[in-house]
Amino acid sequence: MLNVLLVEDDLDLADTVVEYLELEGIRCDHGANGMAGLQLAQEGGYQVLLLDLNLPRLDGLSLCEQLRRGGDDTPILMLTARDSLDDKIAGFESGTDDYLVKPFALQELVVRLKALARRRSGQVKKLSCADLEMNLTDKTVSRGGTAIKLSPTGWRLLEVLLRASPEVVSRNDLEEAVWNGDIPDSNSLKVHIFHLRKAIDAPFFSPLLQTVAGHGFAIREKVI
Amino acid sequence: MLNVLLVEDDLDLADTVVEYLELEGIRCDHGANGMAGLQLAQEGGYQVLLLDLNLPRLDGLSLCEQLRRGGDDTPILMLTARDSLDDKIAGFESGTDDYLVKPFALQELVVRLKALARRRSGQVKKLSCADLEMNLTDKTVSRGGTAIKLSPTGWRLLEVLLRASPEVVSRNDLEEAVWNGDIPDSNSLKVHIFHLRKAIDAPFFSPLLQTVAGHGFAIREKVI
DNA sequence: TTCAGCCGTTAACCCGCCGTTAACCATCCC
DNA sequence: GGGATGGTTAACGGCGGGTTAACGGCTGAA
Repeated sequence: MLNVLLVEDDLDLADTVVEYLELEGIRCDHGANGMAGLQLAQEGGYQVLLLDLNLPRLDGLSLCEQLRRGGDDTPILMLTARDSLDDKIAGFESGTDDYLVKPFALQELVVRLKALARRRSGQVKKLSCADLEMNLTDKTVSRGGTAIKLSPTGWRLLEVLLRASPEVVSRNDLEEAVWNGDIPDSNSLKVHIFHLRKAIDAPFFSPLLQTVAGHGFAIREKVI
Repeated sequence: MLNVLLVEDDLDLADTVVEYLELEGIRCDHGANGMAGLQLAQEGGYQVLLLDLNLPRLDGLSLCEQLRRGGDDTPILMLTARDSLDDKIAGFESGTDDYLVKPFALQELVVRLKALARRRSGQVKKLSCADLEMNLTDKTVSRGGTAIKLSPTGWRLLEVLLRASPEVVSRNDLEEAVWNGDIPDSNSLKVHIFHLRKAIDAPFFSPLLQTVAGHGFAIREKVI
């Protein structure tokens, strides 16, 4: 059951939205101004926040920024009457995940809202599989707490595999992705796979980098 | 590795987009008009299509409709200069999955595009018959929960049979499909059928891989 | 500028699995 | 009995995938 918070001072609009969402099976709480919204949002439990850009007492952007500073990464959909690109960019910088310009179709709101809920936290800053973690912001890799050193190519290889995880990536797709179409004409890939294995698997118990014969490679916990 | 198609007649914009997407690790082909776009899209292999609404020779909406009529359900993100609600709704009816109004932030494009790709890849493609399951995305086969290991040829054979299930596939069709017309001149097929039986049937109660004398083979539950 | 160390590419080699092949076996029907 | 159809088995050669080592270029520090 989807559970969202709408912060909106136009009570007519708010009522309409709440009603429509309930019809769609989405629970929707409502805060009528920025301060109330902040309080509700901080109590947590919402999968998505719908914020009006122009709010009394604390506007949508500031509310968004404040939440993000507090470490809250709940997806935020901003509702706005303005349509300028500037607003959009300012929104992205404040940590907004999506936009909807008033007047909007309720149908469209639901679609975007569900997409956000599904996507969860928006831009991923970390990739992981089991106890293996790749931190994209500070460029570190670790497994079970111990740091792992990778060469640039090893890093790219692991990144592609982790983004696809637990799906299999074909040799060809791997090469395309790692070398950007400028693929060396040799067995470079298998050598790098070998080195990557030595780095992330050899020192540990369970191997994560699997060979799927005839298909490619995958990073995932053993499927028994 | 994300692989998308951009259909856009404004070459400057197209260049900018393609370049930006490549930076984000997204492969992006480009078609400059509707007909070219249709052709490229039909060749397939794209996870998302980015269509301009106003295109020479075949506009975005018609292109979208045509693809949907042909059974193609690749997610489509429509790029449009117009911003009226009517257009959006017309778009949703033609089978569009998301919208972006020009001018847009490239950053925003990437976010929406990834959301679409993820929504799609969330649907796991599976083939099955009774308790036998073939997972096409993570390339695994299992029966009643226990994993089954197949050789590449065994995999192709099973895939062909499952796609046809419960119909019978002739030996000739099987050979054509498995070896792509380059059929070995021996009894290879029956040996592979034998191995496949040992893998998917032998350890279990009811045999699924049946011989239909004089006609070929079929995967199905026993018809008595 | 030079040197050292790292990294990526390449080639060579090894191993085990997989596919092909042929030969043999079982069953059915003429 | 013999041919036709389908199942089983084993041998062997090749290839995919793994491992190793050498070489050469780049980079950063002295």
